Amino acid sequence: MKPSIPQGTRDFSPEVVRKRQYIFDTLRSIFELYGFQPLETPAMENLTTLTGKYGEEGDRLIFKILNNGLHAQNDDYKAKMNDEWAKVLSKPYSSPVVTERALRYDLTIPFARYVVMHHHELALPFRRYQMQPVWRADRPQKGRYREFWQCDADVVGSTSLINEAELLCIYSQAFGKLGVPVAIKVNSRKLLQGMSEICGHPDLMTDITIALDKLDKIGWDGVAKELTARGISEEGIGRLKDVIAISGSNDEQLAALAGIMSGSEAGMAGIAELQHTLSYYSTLCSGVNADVAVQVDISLARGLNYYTGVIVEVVCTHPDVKMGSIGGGGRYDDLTGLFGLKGLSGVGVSFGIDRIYDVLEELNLFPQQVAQGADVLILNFGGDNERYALDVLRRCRENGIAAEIYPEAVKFDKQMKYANKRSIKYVLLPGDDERAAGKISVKNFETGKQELVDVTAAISMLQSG
RNA sequence: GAGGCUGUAGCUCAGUUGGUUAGAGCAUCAGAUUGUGGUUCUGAGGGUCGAGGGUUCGAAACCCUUCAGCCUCCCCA
Repeated sequence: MKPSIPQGTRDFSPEVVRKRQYIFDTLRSIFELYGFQPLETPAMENLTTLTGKYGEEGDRLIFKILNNGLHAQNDDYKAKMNDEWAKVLSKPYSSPVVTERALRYDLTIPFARYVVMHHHELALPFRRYQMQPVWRADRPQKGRYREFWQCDADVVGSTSLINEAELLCIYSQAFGKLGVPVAIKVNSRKLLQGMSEICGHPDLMTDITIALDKLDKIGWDGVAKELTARGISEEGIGRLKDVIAISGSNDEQLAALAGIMSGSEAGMAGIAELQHTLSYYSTLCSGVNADVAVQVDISLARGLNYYTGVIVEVVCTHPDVKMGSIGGGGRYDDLTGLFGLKGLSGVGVSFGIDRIYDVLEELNLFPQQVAQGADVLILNFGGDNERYALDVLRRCRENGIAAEIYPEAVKFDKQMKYANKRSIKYVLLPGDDERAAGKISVKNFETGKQELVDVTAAISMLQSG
């Protein structure tokens, strides 16, 4: 049998795991710095927790888990099962008899579920970060997997725009630390609502935003075509075009928008919340990473319909990198209302770490030492020398030196080749002569130089690098 | 959900209008080299040509079916 792994999943080899760990560690340190607390939730949730939260397309993409105990049942049960399968294949795409559980689809809904279940013991506002894999039965493509990791930071139980500003600050600091040149684009869902009002279709905000979101990809002509297809009037499209044409600094854009939006309550509220957010941000973030640009972008839409306030998206601005967004988020009023706890507002951001990895790789931004493992290999000469080698090995580890021994006393060049392949920095040779003298030969594998020294001296040498 | 491309050694791929026993590089193992790695050189092992059916004197190649993977659109991270 030929070994394989499921479509859209990946093995992570040692070097890759180390590099990914570097990203996780960087993000974690920043989340902690901003007072966020770690949270983990199960890989599987009850199916009813997830269905209906991501739209009809989303329901289709949820990985369902077959109930246990499907075998060893009587004939009546089997007949019933046959009927229930039909439900799985048609619209709700599920039946509790066949599937009651499903794999986590994102981190936000499980977080909302957690908050509702634990709100009596939580100190609100609750700030949490979460870095775990999620699963989608999507069709894999480049940079798109069926199992991928999300890193989210959310605040629930506060409507202050300070939270928005802090999350923007986390973005700029995180990408600053990773060395990725980015633009942070912000918009407000309320502003989008205002736009749909002034073009005469307040009920078609979703259609307008979906079309508008493609501005980068298909240009204004393409967007106009799609708007027409979605039932927007000629006049409405004309007004939208005027809005889109607004340019300049954030202040200039918002001022110009205020002129156009004066008739829309929602629009004016959106402008105000962006102004306040940016103002908090400039205070919080000045000096931290001031050169990361936060830009108001009126065409920014973002798919998920549960966003209600400020929305944000991060893109890499390096000219050589062609990559979609590497992070995004926004405010969602009443997310926990879905689970019966009304009136809790949340705001959060997400890091697309698989894509961030690709960007770091492409721009060669991983620090050199990240991918390396053990520094020292002790060769095995067998017999009494093996004991001597183990003794040296123990002393290395006691002194904090990452070391390993070649466990077989095989031919010399084989052990050397192993060291070479593993990119080991130092090889220790505990042979007859060394043991007799109570010393050890230390070979630097980068320079090829070798010297015979006392074990103690060798250890302090290795400790200093 | 719609469309396109590709399946040949562990990996990356050649393989001519259909024609003897299907090749190369890398990797592996052995040797040159029993205390010195990266570079060489020599040799060896390794294949149901994705699967099933069809056309043909003859199929890795052509046709059909099917499975798998990759990519684009949709949507998303």
